[in-house]
Amino acid sequence: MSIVRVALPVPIPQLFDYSSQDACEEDVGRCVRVPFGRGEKSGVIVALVTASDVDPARLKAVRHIQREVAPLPRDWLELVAFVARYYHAPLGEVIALALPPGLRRADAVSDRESDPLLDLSADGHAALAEARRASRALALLGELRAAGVIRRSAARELPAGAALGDAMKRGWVVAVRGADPSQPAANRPELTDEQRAAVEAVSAGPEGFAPWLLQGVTGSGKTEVYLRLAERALAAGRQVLMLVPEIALTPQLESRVANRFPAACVVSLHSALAEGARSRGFVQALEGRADIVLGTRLSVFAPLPRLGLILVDEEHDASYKQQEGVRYSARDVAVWRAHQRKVPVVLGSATPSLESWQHARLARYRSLRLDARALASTLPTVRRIDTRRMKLDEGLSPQLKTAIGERLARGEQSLVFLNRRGYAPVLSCPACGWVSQCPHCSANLVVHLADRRLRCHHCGCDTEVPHHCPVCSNQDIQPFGRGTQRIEARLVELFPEARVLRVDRDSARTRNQWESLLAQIASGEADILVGTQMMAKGHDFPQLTLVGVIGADASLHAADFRAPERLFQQLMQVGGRAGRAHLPGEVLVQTEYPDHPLYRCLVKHDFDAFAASGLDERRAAGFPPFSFQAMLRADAPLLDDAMQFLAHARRLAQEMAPAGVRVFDAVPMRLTRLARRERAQLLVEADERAPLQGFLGAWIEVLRAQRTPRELRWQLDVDPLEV
DNA sequence: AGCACGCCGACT
DNA sequence: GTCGGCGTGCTC
Repeated sequence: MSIVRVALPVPIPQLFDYSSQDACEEDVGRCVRVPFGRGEKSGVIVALVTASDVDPARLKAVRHIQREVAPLPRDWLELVAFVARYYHAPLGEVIALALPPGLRRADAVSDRESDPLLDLSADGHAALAEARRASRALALLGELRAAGVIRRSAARELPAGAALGDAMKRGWVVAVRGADPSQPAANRPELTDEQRAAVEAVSAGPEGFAPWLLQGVTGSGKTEVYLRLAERALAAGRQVLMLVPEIALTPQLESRVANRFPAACVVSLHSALAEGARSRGFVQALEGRADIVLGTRLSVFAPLPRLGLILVDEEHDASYKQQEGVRYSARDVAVWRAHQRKVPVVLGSATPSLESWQHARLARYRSLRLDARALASTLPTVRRIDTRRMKLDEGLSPQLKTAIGERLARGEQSLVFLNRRGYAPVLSCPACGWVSQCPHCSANLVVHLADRRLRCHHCGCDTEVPHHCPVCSNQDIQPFGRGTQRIEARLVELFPEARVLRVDRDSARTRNQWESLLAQIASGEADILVGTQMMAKGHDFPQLTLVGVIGADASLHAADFRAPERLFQQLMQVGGRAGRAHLPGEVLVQTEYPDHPLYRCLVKHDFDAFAASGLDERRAAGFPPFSFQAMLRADAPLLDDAMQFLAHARRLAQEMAPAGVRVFDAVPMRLTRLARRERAQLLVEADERAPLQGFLGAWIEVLRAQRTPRELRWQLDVDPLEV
C-alpha cells in the first residue's frame, strides 16, 4: 500500500493524497482518476510519499492509473511546478492547461503510430517495372518512387494519393522504419552570408544553455536559419521545439517545415486542434517519436525527452502571453526551459521586445543579425505624409491616392493599412449628441454598414443600425470616423476599375475564408487591399509594392507605455509586406506628427535607435525591464466592489511589502466596463525580481483566505503586458 | 471550481 | 407548514 500525491484541476493551491494498492516510483507523472468530493476527477501523480498530513483513514483510493502512456518525465513536472510558482497559480491548474484534455481524462490514446513512413516494397518496384497499362495505383508508385521515403499523410497529398490504400493492400507500399529524420529535402535554398554566419554561430556556441536573439528584418530569411538549425539538431538525434504566435495565420510555415524534413515526424500543436489529434501529438512528443513540435504558446509544455533546440519565432508577439487564467508568457517559459534542459534557445524577430533587446545589449543574450533582405536587395522606402494642413478624402491623402493609381497602372498591388475594422467607430446624432454606446461595455458600438449592424468589438453585442436617433428621433444620424469598410467603399468609388479586397477579422472569419483571401491575393485577383493587422503577419505577397498607413497616430499617445513599441513593431511588420521579389517597395505613412521620433526611426528602418530611445524612456520612468511588475485585477458588476477589494488588498500590501516593493493606487481599468463587469487594477512593482516574488506569494495567500462578495473575481498577472 | 450544508422569505 | 435564495466551507 502506497500513498500518491495528486495535482487536480481545482483553483486552490493544494495537492491531494490518495492511497493505492500498487503505485510505485514509476507512476510519478502518470495521469490518474480519483474520487473527489461527491464525484470523480482526473489529475497527475506528482509524488510518491511515505506519509500524508491527512489522517490515513480519510485517504481515498485511486480509481485508475493510466499506464498505457509513458509517465510525464521529471523535468516536465519541474517545468509546470516552476510555472505554478512563478505565476502564483495552483499546480493542478497549470497541469490542466499544459495537458491535452483527453490525456488528463486518461482516455485511451489510439493509433500510436498514426503517420508511419512509407516506401515501395520489392513487389512495388517490380510492379512498377513490369507495368503494362496505366492504373491509379501504378501512377502513385511512380510518384512515391520519385519522392523517396515519405510520411503517410504526405503520400495521401500526392496527385495519385487516393490510391494509397489500394497500393498498401497489394503490398506494394509498406511502412518502413529508421529513415534519417534530419535528411532535408533536396531543394533547400542557398544561405546568404549572414544566414550562414548565424547558423555557424549557434552551432559553434557553447554546449548547453545559450539564449540567442536573432534580429532580422522582414524578408531576411529568419525561417531558413531556423530550418538549418533544426536540421543540425535532428542530425544529432535531438528534438526541436518551434513556437509561433498563431498557427492559423501560418499554415505555410507548417507545410514548409514538413516539406523540408519529409522523413521527420513533425507534430503541430495548437488549441484549435481536435482533442484526439492534440493528445496524439502530445504523446508522440512525450515518447520521443516526434522530431519537431511546431505550435502556439501551449506547445511550450510539450514533453520532449530528446529536446535539443528551442526556436521562438516573432518573439515580441503579444500572443505568447496568455491573457486569462494562468497568465504565462510562453516566450519566457521557453527561455527557462532551455536553461533547465541545457539547450540553446533562439528568439527571432525583426522588432524584438525591448526586454529581449536589452538582454542582448547587456550580452545576457547573444546577438545574431540579419540586416540584408534575402530576396529583394533593398528595404522599402518609407515616407511620411504630413496631413496637418491637408484636405483628406475619407482619410486618404492625395499622395496616397496618386501612389495607388500608379500601382494600378503598373499592375502591382497596394495595401491600405488601418487597424480599425467596421465602417465607422461610432454612430452619433449631431442634434442631441447621442452616441452608439455599448450597453455592456464602456466602449462605442461600431457601425458595420456591410450588414447594417452596430457591434461592440469587445463583448460581441450586436444590434441593428437604427434609422433615426433613439433619443430625439432625428433622421440625420451619422457615422463618425473611419474603419476598413469605409475606406474600402471609398476606394471602390475612386478606382472603379480596380478589384478592391478587404482583409480583416470580418472578411476572414474562418480559416477557409482567410485562406481563400490569401489565394486571391497571391494569384493577383486583387489590386487594392484594405486590411488590419491581420495583413501584417508573415505572408509574402510578391505583387505588393505599396503600403499606405492611415490612422496610426492614435497609438502614439496611448496610455500604455508599451503602445509605441507595439506601433513600431506593427508598422515595421506591415511595411515589410511591400516590395518583395524583385519589385522595390514603398511605404507611405500619413501622420500629423511627421517629426515624432518613432516615425523618424521608421523612415530609417532603425529599430535599434528606436529601441535605445524607448529604453531610455523606460529607465527614466522606472518601467520594465528596469523594474518588475505584477498587476492585481478585480472585476465585479459594481465598480465599487472591485475598488473596495483592491483598496483592501493595497492596505494589506503596504503592511506586508518589504523595502523596494512599491504599491500603487487601485484604479479603474482603461476599458472599465466590459461585458457588464466593472474592472479595476492595482500595480505592484520592484527593482528586483526576488523580493517581488516573495511578497506576491505571501500576499496571494492572504488574499485567497479573504472572503469576498460572491460576484467579485480577481486574478494576479505577473509581468503584465498591458498596464 | 463544484457541491454540499445551513438559515431566512413567498408559495401550494 | 415547505421550496429555494445564496453565504460558507470543504474537497485527500
